[in-house]
Amino acid sequence: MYVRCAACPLRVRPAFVQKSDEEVALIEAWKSDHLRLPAGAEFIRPEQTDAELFTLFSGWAFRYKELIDGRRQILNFALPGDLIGLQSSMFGKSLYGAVALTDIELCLLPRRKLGNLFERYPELGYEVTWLGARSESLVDENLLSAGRRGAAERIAALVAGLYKRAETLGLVEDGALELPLTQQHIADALGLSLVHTNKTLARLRAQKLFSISEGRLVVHNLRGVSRFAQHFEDDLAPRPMI
Amino acid sequence: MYVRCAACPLRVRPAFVQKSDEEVALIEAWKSDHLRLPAGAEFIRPEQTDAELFTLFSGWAFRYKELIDGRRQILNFALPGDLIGLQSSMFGKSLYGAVALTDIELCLLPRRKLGNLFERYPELGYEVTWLGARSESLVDENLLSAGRRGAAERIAALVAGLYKRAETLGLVEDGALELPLTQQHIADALGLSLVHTNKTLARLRAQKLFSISEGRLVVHNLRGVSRFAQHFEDDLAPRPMI
DNA sequence: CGCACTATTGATGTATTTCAAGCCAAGTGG
DNA sequence: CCACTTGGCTTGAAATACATCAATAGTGCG
Repeated sequence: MYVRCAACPLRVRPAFVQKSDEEVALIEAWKSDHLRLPAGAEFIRPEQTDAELFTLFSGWAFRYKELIDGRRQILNFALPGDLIGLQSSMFGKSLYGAVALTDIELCLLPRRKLGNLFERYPELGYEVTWLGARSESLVDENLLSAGRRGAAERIAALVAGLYKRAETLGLVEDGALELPLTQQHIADALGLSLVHTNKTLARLRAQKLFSISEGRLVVHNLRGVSRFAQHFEDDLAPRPMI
Repeated sequence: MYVRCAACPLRVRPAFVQKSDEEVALIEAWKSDHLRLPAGAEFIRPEQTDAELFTLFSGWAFRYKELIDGRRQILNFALPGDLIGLQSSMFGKSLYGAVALTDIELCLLPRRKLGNLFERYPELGYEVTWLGARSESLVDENLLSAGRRGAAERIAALVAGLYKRAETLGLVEDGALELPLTQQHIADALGLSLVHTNKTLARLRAQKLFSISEGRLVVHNLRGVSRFAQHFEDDLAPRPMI
């Protein structure tokens, strides 16, 4: 069940910069494995010294940090095409963990080849940097939420952001998408308690801008959600995929 | 008053990877200007399409985002040696603003040469990526604070983080350093109100772990601060400087 | 059946915001 | 030199958003 980059069904989507056969071959040479992990699997652990670099091929995942007393903060969610583990690869020690939300497939990009890659294929190095910068932009936005938005606005901003990203990837059908998040995940991503998240979700559901239930997100009025959340950033696309 | 990289007093500090004359010459070729800006100057504006890439040479600065109704979130503080503007340079549009906290000096690294740089000097490209990853790690930590730490813990975590960074740079003398932040900046960085920040600072001052007053931060007990804040990350050093 | 996980709801407590006011030092224009 | 403003810091009181505690219910699963 190995997926060859030359036959990758993901990279041909319009969300991504289309690459020449030559470039794809370079990436394929870098890719050393194609992993399948079950939901819940932690593929980067905090403090891990040999964490690898991955491209999420299918499914959802998240990065998180936690305090020693157990409080957990989800830093950002990753969707197919996202690069995970760049910090960990470069620093030689991971400052965060990464966990699969669904069953996932990962393309393994051995970090020991990362330096070499920059040497040999600078264009790819540039794209790695681009993806790293994009990852930071997601965290920036989440920090704005946690720091300055109220609970309902935070949830709306999360919905708007995820919806826009899913749409770019073609995961939206009839204004709806699979959302493999429990309310606990939402709470952990937004810096809220589980109970307050639940109550705020109920209130938002009553407003009919969107609703989350049974693992699905239905957005009835994206404009309304965006306005309420003051979330106006479009997803960055087309973007490189490695 | 142009500062040549070959004579750069900053890069020779132990915080930074020491470079060969050849490498320094490459950076010097990239650097196109040396700017001096007064405190308060905004050198990257949100939405700006032609923002440049900078290395902060002297002084302090910060990146921020804001909501249209005026609520502002400081994303991270930048100290000498930090790279600012990588996202903006790569995306062709800035998703944040950057402002000088003190009078500052900036090394201007023209972004139009960035792609070329990766081609010609992959080692430098790698270091740019490294610095981008480090920048994300700072935001990650701030998100953990805003999402999961209480007000006093947030302030302590900010103090611990800034102190450790300043120490790495040799800015600490007798446990104290110049801290050019108003309480409003601290509030904006931590997602707190000004009033609550002020009261929490007073309470922390009474605990004598550290104190902030008259533009100086004095840390009496770094261990105690770190333990209270549950902040255990050391500053990443030595690190590249470009 | 019992267990684990998720969603839900009410009651209560607390952290934080907002409002309002005053103080001090530094700068500015008369 | 004074009146006046401005920015930063401080404090008390009231309001509110959010957290915590506690209990229930549905679902899938061994």
